[in-house]
Amino acid sequence: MHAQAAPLTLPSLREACSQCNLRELCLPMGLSPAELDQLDQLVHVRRRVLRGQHLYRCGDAFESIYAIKTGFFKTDVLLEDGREQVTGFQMAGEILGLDGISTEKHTCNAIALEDSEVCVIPFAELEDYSREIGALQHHFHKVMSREIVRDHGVMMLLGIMRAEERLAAFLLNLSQRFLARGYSPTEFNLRMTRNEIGSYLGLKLETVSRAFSRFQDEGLIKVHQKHIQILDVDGLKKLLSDRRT
Amino acid sequence: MHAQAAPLTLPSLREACSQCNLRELCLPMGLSPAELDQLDQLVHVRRRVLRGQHLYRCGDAFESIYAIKTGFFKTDVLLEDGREQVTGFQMAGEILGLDGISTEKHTCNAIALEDSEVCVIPFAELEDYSREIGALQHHFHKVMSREIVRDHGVMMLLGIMRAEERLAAFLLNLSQRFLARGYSPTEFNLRMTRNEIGSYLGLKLETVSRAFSRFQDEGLIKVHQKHIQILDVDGLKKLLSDRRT
DNA sequence: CGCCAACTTGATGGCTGTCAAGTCAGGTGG
DNA sequence: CCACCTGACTTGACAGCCATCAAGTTGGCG
Repeated sequence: MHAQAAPLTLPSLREACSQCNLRELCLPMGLSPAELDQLDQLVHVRRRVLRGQHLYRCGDAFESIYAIKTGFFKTDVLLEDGREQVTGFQMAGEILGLDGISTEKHTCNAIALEDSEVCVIPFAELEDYSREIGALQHHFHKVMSREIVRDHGVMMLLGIMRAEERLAAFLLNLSQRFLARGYSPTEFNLRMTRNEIGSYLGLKLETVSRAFSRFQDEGLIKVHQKHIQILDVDGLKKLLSDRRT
Repeated sequence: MHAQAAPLTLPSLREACSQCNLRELCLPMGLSPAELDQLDQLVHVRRRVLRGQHLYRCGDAFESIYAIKTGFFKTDVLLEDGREQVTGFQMAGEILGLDGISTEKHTCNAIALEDSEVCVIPFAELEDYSREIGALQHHFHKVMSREIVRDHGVMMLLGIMRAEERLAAFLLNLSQRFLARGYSPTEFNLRMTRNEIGSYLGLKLETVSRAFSRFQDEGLIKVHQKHIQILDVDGLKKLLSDRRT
């Protein structure tokens, strides 16, 4: 039994999907106004998760998926010996919990990296609605497929890229996702530690730190602790395509 | 324009899902007899793919997913510089093409490693049937989720395991999948080259070869070219849990 | 029989991990 | 308000695992 904030219905703070400014990134994407009203019936519980708390844990029964309303998460898998593989970082508008569908138990941990709020989407009900709303069904399939494609990208990172390429790809990916959410793509604060970045990229924290320093020396970025400023986007992109042979 | 075997309807060879001995591994799993009859309406085209041929290529328009009836495939992504990341090996009963849903274009290549046959499942129709048959919808979601979970496993391989651990995990995974299909879990032929194994595991072919030799020296397996015999399953498993700290 | 791709094995080198020391920033308590 | 403490980060020195390069072997196929 582990401490978790109990799910809370928040009628006063209620913000329907139809009003949500993330709806173009999240599950409601592409739905008609009438369909959006239906979706509002489905998503009626939100849950706060404070920094450091688990949204769910490996082994927990799977009942819902979660749409991030505000905040930032990581998902990870732990080995018996305590080592951690971070499988992803998720931000507002993205969906968490898809891993649990297959076995009806979650197969990874989801941990808030800052105080966050998620929309709880009971999965059985989502399937019910999906059978009625073709657009919702199709969009949900796209969300799952996108996760598979994203995972393939991570495999490429881990399988064939060198340390600096991995970090450049990581920064460019973050940059793009901040841009899509209306934030600056060139200046942002990292929510995760060097250790977590390293775990995601298959590197040790010292290697991450060294690569950051090297990028800074080369004038590609400015880095001060968690604050990142990208000075030369094209330079970073070049790191990905320029491979010495 | 690339050479591909044209999709063929094979009424003479027709084997309905309801009759298929793979149905407990594949999409029809858990359907009632009546629902199986419906599914038979959906899956009415099969396609032969000879060894070395592509089932689909990166960039191809996405229209269908594919259930492997016989044979063996790999999926990969190529970098501009020609380097390859193998993202998976697929065998009978497994589903190919899920990557294409998200962008309506395939994002990887699927290549037969031996002469194979697949059932073509038009995706739009699958979604239609899924809205009618709840069990089909749910099982399809499980299949996609399983792929996500599998990918997380590969990330762990690539992110935190050493060469010999990766290869041990790879062999045990193959062994398990052969067992599930009624083949010997301890003796089988690899369908892929050392180079392809290496690409999947983030290693060079020489490292794969050396690890095989080492396993043989230690009495864990017998290996002769593509023929593998597992002599000590527990020994291989121990390689995964025993991590020097 | 000869060719070629796949594979094995050895020698060497480099990238990244490991170990260690020191700096920095934020939070707490006196 | 400041000293202290702790976790996060940076940087250096060294080592090890795996990549690279190279040579030779095997097996399949025309």
